[in-house]
Amino acid sequence: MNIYDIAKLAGVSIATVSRVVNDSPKVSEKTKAVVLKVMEENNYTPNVFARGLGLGSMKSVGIVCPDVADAYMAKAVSYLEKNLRGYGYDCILYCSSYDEEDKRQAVEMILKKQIDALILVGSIYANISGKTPDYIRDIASDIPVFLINGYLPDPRVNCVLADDFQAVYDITEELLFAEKKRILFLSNSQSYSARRKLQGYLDCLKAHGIETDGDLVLYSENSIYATRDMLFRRRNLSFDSVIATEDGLAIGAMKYAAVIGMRVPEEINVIGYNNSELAIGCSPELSSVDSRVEVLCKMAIDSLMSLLGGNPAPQKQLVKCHLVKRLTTDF
Amino acid sequence: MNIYDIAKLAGVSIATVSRVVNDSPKVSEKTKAVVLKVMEENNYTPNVFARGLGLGSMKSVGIVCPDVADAYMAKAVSYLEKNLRGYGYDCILYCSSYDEEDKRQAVEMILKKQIDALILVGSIYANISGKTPDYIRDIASDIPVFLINGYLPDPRVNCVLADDFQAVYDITEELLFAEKKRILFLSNSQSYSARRKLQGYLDCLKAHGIETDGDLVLYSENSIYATRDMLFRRRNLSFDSVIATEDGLAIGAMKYAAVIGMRVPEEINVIGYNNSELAIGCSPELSSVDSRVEVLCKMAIDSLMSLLGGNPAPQKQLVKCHLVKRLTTDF
DNA sequence: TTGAAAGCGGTACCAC
DNA sequence: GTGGTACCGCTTTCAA
Repeated sequence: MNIYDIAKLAGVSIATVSRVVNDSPKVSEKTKAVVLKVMEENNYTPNVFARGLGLGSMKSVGIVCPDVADAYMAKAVSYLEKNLRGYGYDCILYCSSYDEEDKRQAVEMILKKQIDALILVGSIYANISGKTPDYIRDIASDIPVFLINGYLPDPRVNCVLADDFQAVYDITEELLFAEKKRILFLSNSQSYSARRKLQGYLDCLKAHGIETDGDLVLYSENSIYATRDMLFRRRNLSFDSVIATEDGLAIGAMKYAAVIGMRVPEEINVIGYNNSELAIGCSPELSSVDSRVEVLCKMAIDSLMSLLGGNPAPQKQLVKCHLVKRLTTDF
Repeated sequence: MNIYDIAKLAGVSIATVSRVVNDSPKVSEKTKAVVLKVMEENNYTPNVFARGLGLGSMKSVGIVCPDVADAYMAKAVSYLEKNLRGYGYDCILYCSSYDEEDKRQAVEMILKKQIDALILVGSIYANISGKTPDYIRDIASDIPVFLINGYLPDPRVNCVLADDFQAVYDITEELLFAEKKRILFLSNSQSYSARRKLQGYLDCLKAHGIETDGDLVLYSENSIYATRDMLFRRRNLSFDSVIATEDGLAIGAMKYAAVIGMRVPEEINVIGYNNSELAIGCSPELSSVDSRVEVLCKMAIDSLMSLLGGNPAPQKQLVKCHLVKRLTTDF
């Protein structure tokens, strides 16, 4: 059942049917009603490909993230999908993995799908160089590109990010006020976000005239056991508090504390990041920074819709984080 | 830059260009090389819409799940996406929510996108009636439909599911052997999977001649705090072990135990489901059933590719679960 | 307000 | 092997 069939049955031309489908104002109410009725009766759905061909768009946006199995990204994708659909946009999902070359490929692949916009989830797309990767720059000159929780200098890539620097700065300061002398900083990546967090830690120590001990900045993959074991391998390292860039890392640290018989929070304070379900599943429950993904995603969608509507939108937006305190920072 | 431009530059017809693009065998190596070179130089990409129009397919599969923010579904979607892409298929994602009407709408919407196949993630699509919903039946007569971890009787809907019945039956039996007298069954839904789990529990008790106490079958949303609080509201209920259909519920039970001062596993044993990160984040670490999502997804993809290749595939496939024992069942 | 017809960018059948 | 051409189903301009 195509537009010709409907036109024939309704006794009008395909142009008129098209107008009705697209809700054009210049169709008389009468003919509109007739066409609508015929469409209804025959359960007609316009062919999306033909539509795409004519319009040059299928109303879809590409979402690329390293891995949806990660809770943070899953939350972001969930929110984005739900709301984009509300605006009539489909979501094509690509999980790119964390590998540099795979990331480039994913973006290049998805670009070929004639998406109306691209949303990159995760600051991993802002690599260590601080420069905008060429593959992102290329696509940004064609369609709106958004980066969720990352910063890329190119003005055409719209960035929405959490103020991770300030969040960690504040936490560090709070620990210092609580007389903590050796704060361990646990991170799992070199992403933009992770680097900002580290900077917050370093700057705060500096501001308080405290010399940074390089041993207190450690990396591990975001896995509870891996983190615990990594710490155990360095068990001669002493620390009285932990700031982790992911809840998984923080809990790994708590497991380690349990292994060596240190009590949390009495002897070691721990702070995680993302305020995931993990943070309330453990005991004692973990204080964790709420990085407010939904807010970031909402801002991105608002800006995107503004852009697609032909209006300007803020290019770089910063959102304040919020530390949710629980028992691991009970001091 | 379209196929006409390439044809002109290469000095051939569009038919030949099309053949090269589609890797047809009947093109001489020489002309093929010329065309390929021109395409390369101009960075030519065939228009997906035109291609879709001609072929009636854009090589995409629809993935519908209630909510990707859920760890189980996120894992499934992640696996499906990665592997479908390996076969050259795009994924269009729809999060339908758990609402019956929303589910129907999501499926109807996605059908219009001319997807080549539909994958439903989560046994929530197999509703309590046990019958195949009409909207699923309709689409199943057009394209391959897969249900991950659910059972629908219609032979055209391909089901891949975990043997949740047996898993819970076995666990229940094990608890009985450990002299547990009052096993609490905690569930969060009426999905097919949840019903099979309950059946495993009930049948096992029956097989051992134990009368079921209706009070010991409880429902709660899959949230740690909600579950804890629900149990606290019924704190006069006594039980010595818990089987939960989700890790979140299980941990809620552990939190409750902590509140009322019961020790796990000494006084209460707890078993969760899905073997998520939550299970190792808590302490003591939670024994949990590995429902083997990846295996289910792999089987679905294998069958799907078989079907799309014109070959038959098994319609209903059952996968054995595996209980991962940790400290909460240390008896 | 309506219709005719020219694209949109491919695929694939049919000749040669 | 290669080229010509009739679709695929819709949008949109131009006339009427």
